[in-house]
Amino acid sequence: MSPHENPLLTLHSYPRAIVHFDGDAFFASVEQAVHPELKGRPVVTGRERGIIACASYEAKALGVARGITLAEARKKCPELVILPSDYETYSLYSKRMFDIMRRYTPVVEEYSIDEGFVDLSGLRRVFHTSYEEIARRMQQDVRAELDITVSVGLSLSKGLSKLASKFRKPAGFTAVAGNHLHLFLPRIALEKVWGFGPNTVHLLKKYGLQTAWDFVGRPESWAEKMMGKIGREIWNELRGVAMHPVSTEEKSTYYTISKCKTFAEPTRDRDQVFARLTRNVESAFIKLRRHRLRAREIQVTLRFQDFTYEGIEARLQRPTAATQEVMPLVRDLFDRVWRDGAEYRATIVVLGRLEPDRGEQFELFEDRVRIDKMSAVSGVIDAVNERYGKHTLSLGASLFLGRKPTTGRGTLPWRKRELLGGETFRQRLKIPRLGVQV
DNA sequence: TCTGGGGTCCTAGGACCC
DNA sequence: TCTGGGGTCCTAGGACCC
Repeated sequence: MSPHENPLLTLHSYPRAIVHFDGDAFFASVEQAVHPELKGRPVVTGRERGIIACASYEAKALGVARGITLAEARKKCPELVILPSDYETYSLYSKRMFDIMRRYTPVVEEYSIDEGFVDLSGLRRVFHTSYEEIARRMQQDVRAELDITVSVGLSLSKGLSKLASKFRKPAGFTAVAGNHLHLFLPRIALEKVWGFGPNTVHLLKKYGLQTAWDFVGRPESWAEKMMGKIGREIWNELRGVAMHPVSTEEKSTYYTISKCKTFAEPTRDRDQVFARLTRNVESAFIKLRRHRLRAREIQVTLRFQDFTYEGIEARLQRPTAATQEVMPLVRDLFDRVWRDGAEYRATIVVLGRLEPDRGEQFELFEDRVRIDKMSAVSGVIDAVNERYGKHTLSLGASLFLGRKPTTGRGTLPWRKRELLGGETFRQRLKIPRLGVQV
C-alpha cells in the first residue's frame, strides 16, 4: 500500500482513549511554584552535580540546555538562578499530580517522576462529555492546584499519545483521533518516535523513510524484519492499535542497582579511584537496603579516558545487603581490573540478581556471629546517615575523597512547609565526616 | 548533543542435554 | 564416533528510555 493512501480511515475516533501527560520543565517549574519570586526568571536545577539537570523555559530561551556545565550556563546567562536538586519536593509534587489524575480513574500509570499515562476508555459516559474535555479538565486541575503546567496528548495508544503530548509544549494540548492519523503522522520525524533511537533512525533513513507516516506505510512484516519484536509493536502502536496497556502496577522492585561517578579530572591515582569505587559501593548498598533487597552479584567497572571500559563481575556465595561483607571481594575485583598507568574517568558498580531480603538464610559452617555483626553495623550506619546526612559515616577507604563540609538547608520557604504538611526535612547538622573502619 | 547518572528489555550465540 | 534435530538456560552486549 502506498503511504499516501490512508490505511486507517476505518477506525473510529477513539477505540481507546489514552492520555499522556508530561510535566513542563518539571523540576524547574516546581521550584518556581514553591518560590513564586522565581517566576519569569531563568532557573536551573543540578547545582550539586555541576551540570544542568533541568532548565526553566526562561532559561532555555537564553540558550541554557540540559546537560551543559554550570560554567557554560553562567556564561550564557549571568543572571541565572542555579538551585540544587530537591528530589523530596519534586516527588511530593509528582505524587500530587498523579493523585489528581486518579480522581478521574484508577487506571493511571506512573511512568516517571514527571510523566504518566491514563486510560480514559469508556469514561465519556461516566462524565457525560468528550475525551478531549476530560483530558483538558485534568490539565486544568494540575495548573489550578499545583501551579505547574503539563502538556497533554490524547490518542489511541501510549505511543501515539506520547507523540501528541510532545507536539505542543509547554502547556500544550494535542488530541489525535483515529481519523486524523493521516494528518498527524506525516508531521512526525522518525527521531521523535518513542523507541526509535539514533541507530534505528539511521537504518530506516537508508530505506528512504523520513516520517512516522512513511514507517506505518510499510507492511507490518517489514517492520518486524527490520527491528524485530519492537518494530512490530511500534508499527501497531503508531497505527492506533494499543500494544501496551496502561499499567497501574507499582514499580517497586529493581533488577539491578548501579552507581556511577565520573571524576572531575581523569586520574591515574589508584587510591583515589578505589576510594571513589568504595563510595559507589556504599551508596548502592544503602539503596539496596532501603528497598529491602539483597544482591547476589556484584560488578565492578572502570571507565578509561576514551570512554571504553573494562569490568569484572562475581557471584556472591550468599546474597547479602551488608556493605562490609563484600568489601574484600570488591578489593579483589578492583585489583584485577586496575591497570597501572591507565587514565580513568569513572567508576561504576552494579549490584545484580537482587532478591527480597526476608531475614537471613544461613548455610552450615558459615560464621553466623560475624554475619550478624556486619548486618548490625550496616543498620547503624544507615540510621546515623539518615539522621545526619548521607556518607556521614562511611568506610575508611573512601576518606581519600577528602572532607567536604555538609551544608545545612537553611530556612524552609513557607510554601514548602505547607506542602509537607508538618513533616520537616532531615536536619543536617554540621559535623565532620567520620570514617569507620570495620 | 562529543558523552552525567540510573535503569529496562531484547537478541544472538554458546553450553549442555536428550 | 562424523552423523540429526530440538530443547533450555545463560551470558554478553546492543539499543533505548528518562
